[in-house]
Amino acid sequence: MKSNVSLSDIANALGVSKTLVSMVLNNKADENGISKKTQKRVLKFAKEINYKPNLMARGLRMGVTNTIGLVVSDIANPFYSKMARFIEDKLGKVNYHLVICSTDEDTEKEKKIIRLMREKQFDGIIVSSSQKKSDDFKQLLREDYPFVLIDRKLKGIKANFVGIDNRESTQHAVEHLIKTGHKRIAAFAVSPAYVSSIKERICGYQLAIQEAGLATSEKLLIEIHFDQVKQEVKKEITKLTKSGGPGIDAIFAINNNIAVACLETFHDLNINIPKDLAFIAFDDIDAFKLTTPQVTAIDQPLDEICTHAVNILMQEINKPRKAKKEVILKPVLIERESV
Amino acid sequence: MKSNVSLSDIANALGVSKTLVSMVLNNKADENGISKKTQKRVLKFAKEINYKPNLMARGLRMGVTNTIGLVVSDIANPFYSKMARFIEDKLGKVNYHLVICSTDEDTEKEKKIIRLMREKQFDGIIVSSSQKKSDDFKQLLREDYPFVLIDRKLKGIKANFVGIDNRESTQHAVEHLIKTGHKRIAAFAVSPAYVSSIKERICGYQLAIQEAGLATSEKLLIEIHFDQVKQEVKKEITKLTKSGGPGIDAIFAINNNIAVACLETFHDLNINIPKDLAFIAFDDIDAFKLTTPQVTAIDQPLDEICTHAVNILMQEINKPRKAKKEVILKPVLIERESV
DNA sequence: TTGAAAGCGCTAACAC
DNA sequence: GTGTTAGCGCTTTCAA
Repeated sequence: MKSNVSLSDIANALGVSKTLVSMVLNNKADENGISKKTQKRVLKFAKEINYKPNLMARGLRMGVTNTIGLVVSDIANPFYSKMARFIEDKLGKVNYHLVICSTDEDTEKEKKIIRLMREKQFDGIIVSSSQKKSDDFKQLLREDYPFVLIDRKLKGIKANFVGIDNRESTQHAVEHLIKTGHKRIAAFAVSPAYVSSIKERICGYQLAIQEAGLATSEKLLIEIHFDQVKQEVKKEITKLTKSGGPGIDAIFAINNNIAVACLETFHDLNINIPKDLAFIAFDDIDAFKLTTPQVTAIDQPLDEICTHAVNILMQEINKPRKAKKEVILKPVLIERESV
Repeated sequence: MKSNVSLSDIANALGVSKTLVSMVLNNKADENGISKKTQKRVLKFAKEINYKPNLMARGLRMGVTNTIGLVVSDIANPFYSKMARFIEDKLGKVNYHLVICSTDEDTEKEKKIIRLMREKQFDGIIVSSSQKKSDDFKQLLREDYPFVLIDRKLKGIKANFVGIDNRESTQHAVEHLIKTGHKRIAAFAVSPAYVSSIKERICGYQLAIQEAGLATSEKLLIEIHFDQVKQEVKKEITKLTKSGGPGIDAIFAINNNIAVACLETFHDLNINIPKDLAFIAFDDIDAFKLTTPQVTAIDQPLDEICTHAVNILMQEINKPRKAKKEVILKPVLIERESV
């Protein structure tokens, strides 16, 4: 790669100082009383030789990179890619770049990624964490490093967080199932089940069942392993629906991955929704409007979540405050045809 | 943010030089004959005070950022978010970060993004360009700046490119429609229609029609505006299918956005696929396995595309060569139930 | 075995 | 109006 022209190239060629050139190029010429003539000369020459400031050098000098990191489990998941897009847009407006990294729910990988982002001097990070313990983030807190947790809360730490009320919205969805006459409702959860969002949703499911006085059964709460969603879901649904099995009349899918696997299985097994089984999914994705029947789902306010996350992060970057913010938004149940 | 410990902090505290510390921390101690004892001392202390190298400073010094840019029209589009994931993974293995930016097909925005990536000293970029002209990329070529074009080819420029044979695969898909007895096949294209992938697909559609000796009609080739896909698709399908209208027996959707809009419209208008209309989509997305019927679609080898793109880019970065590479892959038609 | 010094490209404090 | 100098944190000769 051809080496670029630098400030001093311009300064030397024009017989002025780097300082002057820097001022002109950063629109600080007037306030420093640089003559219009000199300004013109500099500007013209800079354009001629196609000068591009080295933002890394500026960053080193000023201690900023104008880069934010986003850490999620999988950017190919539409839930996160939509978020990424919202965040990218909001950050773009304040001239920040976004680096996205996927962790595959691997806590070690996540730790490594965050360490790297710190070392690269990212100005802040937004993370949907898979960590079991909050130690790493406590360390960030101690270092006054700006970050905000989204989607998944961490225990035992007072940090910025933006997310939704998972328990209540799940409870509401399952109650909807109960109100429409369903009594044997299976829930498909996912590992790692220790992450707050999943845990809260499971809790919401159990609460709804209990409060309705329905029979609870461990057989109806199934945990699917993150790695092999498709196979396991199919196996479990087969087990649940075969004659002589536990017998169910509805399924609640804990996230969009699980829901997609359920829908594929319904197709494979010729299960008719909502006749054979009612179905509700957490997370609304485009595909749910395309299926027959369309899927009733809980829709998270992604745009709002991202707006809050970015705003909080920017505040944190500009004037760090000790007090941390926690924003809990309410998702809505979109009733379609699967119940 | 608390200022971090630097090399000289360690050096001062230990009464050694920055050079030595740098060597130890970069595993160059042995080849420079630093005593094991000193090495231990440095390592231990660095860990104690939680030293993190400032990669921006290192980058400035060494002229690299270990960052690659990915420029696409919309990262929320599953086609691109899947690509992003593949690229992220491949880059991660060689210790590079990925910055993703969406252009919304806005040529000016794209120019700005690329300029910024250059200024931030990204080591290279991968771009699916919306440009009409190749001037900006010619400039990059002149500067020996490493980049590879994906998905969309640019005219009049000899640059690295990785993509698929859009014309042939479209032709093949439309022939499939013809072979299965369809005679009045509408194609839904999208603006900007000047991008190579779209242009080639339109060409493939027209070729297939002509070679089969079918009647061509301008009314059957519809261009949907990028901004308002949903409304326009619905309007056009309504027009096309109403009694007294042109009458069609199949639809070819030129990308996944258009296809999704078509499917929603089929649902709204109660159009039965494949009884009323056969349907094929370009780009295979997860949702196409969830619909009833499942959608026959052209599947691009995303993983392969990304592997090539990253490999070429890495070669370019490590030892720039004048000769540029062009890789054209073949997608496959996945026959499902919509034809 | 180790260290001093230069310099990557930029900005900011302080002269003149 | 303009220039000098210092320094961000790091690596890399070259010298001792």
